[in-house]
Amino acid sequence: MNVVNDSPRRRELIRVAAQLFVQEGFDRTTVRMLAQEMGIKSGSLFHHFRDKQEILCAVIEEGTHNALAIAREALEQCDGGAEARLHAMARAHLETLLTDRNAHVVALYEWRRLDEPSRDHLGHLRDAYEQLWQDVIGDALEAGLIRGDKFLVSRFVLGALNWTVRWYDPAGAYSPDALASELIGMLGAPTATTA
Amino acid sequence: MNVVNDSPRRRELIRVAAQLFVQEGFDRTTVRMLAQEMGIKSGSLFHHFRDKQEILCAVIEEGTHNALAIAREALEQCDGGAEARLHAMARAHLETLLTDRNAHVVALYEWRRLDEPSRDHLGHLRDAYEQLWQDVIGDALEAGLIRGDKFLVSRFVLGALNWTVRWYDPAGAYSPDALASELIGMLGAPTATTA
DNA sequence: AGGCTAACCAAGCAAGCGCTAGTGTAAATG
DNA sequence: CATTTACACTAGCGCTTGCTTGGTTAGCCT
Repeated sequence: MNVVNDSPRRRELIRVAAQLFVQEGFDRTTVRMLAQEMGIKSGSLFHHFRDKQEILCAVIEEGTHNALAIAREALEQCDGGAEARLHAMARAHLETLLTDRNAHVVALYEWRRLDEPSRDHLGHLRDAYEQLWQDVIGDALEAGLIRGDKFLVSRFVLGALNWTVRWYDPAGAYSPDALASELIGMLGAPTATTA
Repeated sequence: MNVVNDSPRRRELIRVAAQLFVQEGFDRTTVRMLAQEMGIKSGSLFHHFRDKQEILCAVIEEGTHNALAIAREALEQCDGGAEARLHAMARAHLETLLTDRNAHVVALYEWRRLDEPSRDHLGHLRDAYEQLWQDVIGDALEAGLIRGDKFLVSRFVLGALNWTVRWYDPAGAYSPDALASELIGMLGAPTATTA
């Protein structure tokens, strides 16, 4: 019953769990299914995780943590232009959908299955991410690039982007970069050019 | 075991089920919970529905059916202007979120729990609804009201609207009408006035 | 060699699950 | 009056669930 909080093995198990949660949904994924896919027996699972809940929490935490890191990095590697920053954020968002797709799908669809403490903890991570968006969109509004209420626009844009997990095919016609441009072009920006 | 397909009683049970599915999620909602909330015993439930799956299907069907009806009505009561039609659709969408909120949340979050036949059947209903959107957005593009690829814009807009179930408070500052105007105003429409 | 620990396994418990079988009853129908 | 229909009940079957228990292995450190 000795639970380790960080190990390569654990990270691997989280990856497997994320995929299974996407395929079957959290509730329908049994600990026996998880164990089998991990190549161990169901009892051994509880050496790595306190309970099933903790696996869900770990999956979402990794995804959100990565999204936040990528977004921050994208903003730092960006010149000061409001439009470039907007584009960088949208592109970063679509790129994490590529690298951490499973985790993000789980975060979107299984959030309600988290218990109170986990939801609280992960909520702060998510808030930090959404704050980045609000800042960037606030700048874009001041620059006259787009128009509308800051909070409403943020929510509309995040909605449009989060919805992409339903239909976006990375192997399709649009790269994350191109899709980000399309989105910004739609937003009534006077000049929509890729950075 | 005689299942009736339409009755006032059944309609009421579906309403109760929708609320419970939103609160707890489909998998976590047991037939015993459903029965208790409906004021009957769990065995009696299967007089009205063949199995638990059928309840989920009925909830989503009613919601989607209503959304489609309201959207069609909104378009018919609308003069021919592309912008007016766009506004009418957005407003209709937000209004069904008010009247059938539970059903729509279930449709968005529990879709994957449907079995193949149900998913196929309801898929057609949903496609019909999305087709309405694509037509209206296609017209708006031709009228020069917005710009971009027809399918991409449709998906972005539907994403932004569907995301509203996460944050939209009907008792808040924005009426469906006002929120629809805000969305269209964001889309770079040259003149955004309410119909 | 001896001890420690991370990783695993076999076996199974208590609880809860969807669903069924069979029955009761009051109103509608012939 | 006899029958059917609609709706509800009681009781419980057969199965699965998350998780626990008690013990085994392999590798590492001293």
